Amino acid sequence: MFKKLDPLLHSELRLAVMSVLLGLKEADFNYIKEQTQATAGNLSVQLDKLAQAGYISVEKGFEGKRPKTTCRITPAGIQAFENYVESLKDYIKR
Amino acid sequence: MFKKLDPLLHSELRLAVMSVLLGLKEADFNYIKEQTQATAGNLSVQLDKLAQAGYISVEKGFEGKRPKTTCRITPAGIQAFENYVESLKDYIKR
DNA sequence: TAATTTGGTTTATATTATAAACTTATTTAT
DNA sequence: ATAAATAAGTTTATAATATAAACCAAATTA
Repeated sequence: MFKKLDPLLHSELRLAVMSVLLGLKEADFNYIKEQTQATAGNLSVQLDKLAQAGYISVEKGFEGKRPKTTCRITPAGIQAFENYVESLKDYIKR
Repeated sequence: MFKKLDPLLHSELRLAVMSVLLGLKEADFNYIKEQTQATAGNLSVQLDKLAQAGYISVEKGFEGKRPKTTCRITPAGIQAFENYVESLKDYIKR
């Protein structure tokens, strides 16, 4: 009846992160932070979890002398997101 | 950008409960338990939270000699559910 | 009358989410 | 030159949540 919701995606911030990344080829830490209105600490933790799950890739580099963290959604991430949305329909369809 | 998701509804079990109740005039504890595949303890706790929030009403009565808990969604609950679904669209629309 | 079932509630634990505090390096101002 | 402020995150501590296990009372069945 009700499909299980992927707990990694059923989180307000992580879902917002995935939503931001879906629309884009890549996005850096601060852009995601602005779009999601997250605190840096919270975002850092949640990006780690998404990366651990293989839903995003995180690349740490530099822009000039400043560190720059760039994130991309992976094919597995896209698939997981689609599954999540599909599962959600059980809950919200009328 | 991303609307805040009502934390009372952004919970797998509570959302499933609301989803069940939306389709029905009323439902008793065990029916909801079956539909959602929840344990009794978990369901009891989550029904309390929904009732505290005024999203459902819970009526404890008897059927014959056996206790029977009947739940109904309230107008506030319907409104909250609709708001939640509307907010979700920010996150899942492509 | 002892064991089992029904219909739950309460309590304890594990997991999560989140913010606050901290770190390291870079600019900017004095 | 050096002190203060800013940038870009990470780590750690705390609060909130979800969940199952343990429990309880009444009714039914063996």
